[in-house]
Amino acid sequence: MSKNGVAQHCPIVRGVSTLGDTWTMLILREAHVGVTRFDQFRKNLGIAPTMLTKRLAALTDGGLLEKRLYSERPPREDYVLTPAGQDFLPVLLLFGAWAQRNCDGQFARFIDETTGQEIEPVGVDAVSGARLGSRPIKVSMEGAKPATEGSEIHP
Amino acid sequence: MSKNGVAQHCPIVRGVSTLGDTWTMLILREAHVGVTRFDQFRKNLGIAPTMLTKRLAALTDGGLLEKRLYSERPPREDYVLTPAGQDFLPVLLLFGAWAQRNCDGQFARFIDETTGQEIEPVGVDAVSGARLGSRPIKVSMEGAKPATEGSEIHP
DNA sequence: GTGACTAACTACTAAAATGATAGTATCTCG
DNA sequence: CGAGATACTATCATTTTAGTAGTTAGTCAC
Repeated sequence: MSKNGVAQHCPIVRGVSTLGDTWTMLILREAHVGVTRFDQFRKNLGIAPTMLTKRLAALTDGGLLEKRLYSERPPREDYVLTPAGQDFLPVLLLFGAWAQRNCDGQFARFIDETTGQEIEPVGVDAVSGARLGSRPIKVSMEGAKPATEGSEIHP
Repeated sequence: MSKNGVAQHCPIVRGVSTLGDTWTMLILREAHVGVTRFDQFRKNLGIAPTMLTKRLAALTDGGLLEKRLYSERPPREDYVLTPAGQDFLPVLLLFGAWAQRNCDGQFARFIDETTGQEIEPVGVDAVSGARLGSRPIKVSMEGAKPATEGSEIHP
């Protein structure tokens, strides 16, 4: 897919190209919910084993999952989230929050187990504290080629 | 793809199933950067026109983009983000932030045009203010079938 | 009016990804 | 020994995607 100069250095493009695939994200969701085994992923998702093998391998390569020997006799391996994989949770939750706001239907809610209250996942800028989308943003390539000035994102 | 009882009511599943496709997300990125026209999407992304037509139609149907007549003579239409489409920006920014943290390479940065400072997109719970991922979360289906108790997400 | 040009698509075909199903390998347990 | 568990691999039909060319509808320069 990826052609030549498609915003070569944009982190969004990179992130989406790496993980922006339906099965990949659904697998990561399962992993966050505690699934670790091949057959459990397969049954929960109804995914073909060939696909699952391929996606798990990609996620393992990509450093989001790690194989772990969970039984010596018989030797069996499963898949656990690495820190990079855990770091993907906020993206999944924002995806869910978007659907809750913008799709029709009856949805489950996210509950904070510490407080028992419903959660409302939102994106903010950790530096200013401002809600993402409330201010204009520039995507800037500083340091590298000075020619490449960035695109702008206007809310 | 989508089978039967695959966490039928999980908003993450719904969101990912609806928009969790590489081209779809890249198109939305372009739209946020200001692209509105067919040929501009096509050239920027290097996407085949057939694919682009299909994805734009899906996004238009899904209520993320809207066709707009931008010229009467000759009659020409382009695509602009609806509020639901704009609401997807935080997801894209978190995707980018994930890649900045977890992928190798030189990346562009996000700059707040108001302050000139670099942005650090993160996910938080708007209710408690806690960083997403810092506390255990439960996905709960309340109100509907009482049998369906939710999965848990442990940080 | 004719020919060059723009812009949004559609048509067609080849290549690649996906889905469904069955089967293999290895080990345990009764 | 035979049945069951579990993590896959093999195979092939179907679907999706990619690449390229062409169509339609109009403007504009002459």
